[in-house]
Amino acid sequence: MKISTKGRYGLTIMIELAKQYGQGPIPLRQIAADNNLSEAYLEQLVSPLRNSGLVKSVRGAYGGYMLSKPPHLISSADVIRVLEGPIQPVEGIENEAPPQRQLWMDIRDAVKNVLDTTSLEDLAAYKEQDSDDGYMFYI
Amino acid sequence: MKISTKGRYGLTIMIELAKQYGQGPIPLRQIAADNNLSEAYLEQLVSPLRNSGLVKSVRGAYGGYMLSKPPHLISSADVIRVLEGPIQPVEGIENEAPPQRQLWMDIRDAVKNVLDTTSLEDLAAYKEQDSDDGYMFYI
DNA sequence: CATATTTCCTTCCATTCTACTCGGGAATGC
DNA sequence: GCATTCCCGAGTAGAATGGAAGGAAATATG
Repeated sequence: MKISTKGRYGLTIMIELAKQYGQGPIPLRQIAADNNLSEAYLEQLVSPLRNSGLVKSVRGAYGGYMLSKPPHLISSADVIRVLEGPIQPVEGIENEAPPQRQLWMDIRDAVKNVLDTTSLEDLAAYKEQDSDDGYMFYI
Repeated sequence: MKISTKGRYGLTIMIELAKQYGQGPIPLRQIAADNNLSEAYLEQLVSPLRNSGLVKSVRGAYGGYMLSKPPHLISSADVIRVLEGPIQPVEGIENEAPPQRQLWMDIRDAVKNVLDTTSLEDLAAYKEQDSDDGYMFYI
């Protein structure tokens, strides 16, 4: 029940591009350095993002990547789907027995709802606020 | 973002035990046969369920496994947690940048909510009902 | 007591996935 | 021309997945 570094780092890339939306192409080198990640690895992640049309690229010196549309029009679900595949807690959900099938579909819908309603704009503009469970990481 | 066969088959075991709750110990052989699963593999899954106290075992002929408490007192979250570890979409959520951290916590809470509110009794007594999205497995 | 059944426990194994690294080619700005 | 940057494919160590196998210990039944 995990999202791998593909989805995590990929989202990090997209948030960085959202923060600098409208400022021309951003090189991966900068994103990698700012977030202390491997540039070569990020290259592999940005490739499907470009193929899916979420980002555009400019080659050569002073090139880089940029979002292909405004941050409020890209949801975190869009990003996760490209990098992690369809949002679903189990493979072959249609082969599961009805009780389990319903459970997996409920989970899928709950996750989908969160991801669908969180845009890159939300993530880029995020300001921390008071919360009771800020310290509760394991449940 | 997947639940592995550990959690899936483990839940299947628990649902079978819930269906036959109060009827004495149920051998794994029967559960494996009924669900067309490998008995040797189920053995490995039921072991942590026993260690965690969710099921009790009776050895020897006419032995088997049974729930240690009524099905309505065991949630699917209890089962998944034992077999898949803590319910969380990413490892080390506390090290994530605040925007992502909030997103992962929202997903975690959404999943937790579904799993917490679905008991083994619910799953064992499940009757299919009309639903609009019964055919929508990929989203 | 003998035997069949069933849990219990450890070890092993093939395959796949993860999280990268590496090398080189092709654009592009200066 | 040269540095920069995207683009693309291959390779790789380690972990996880999904089991199989073997044998020991407990128990009901005859």
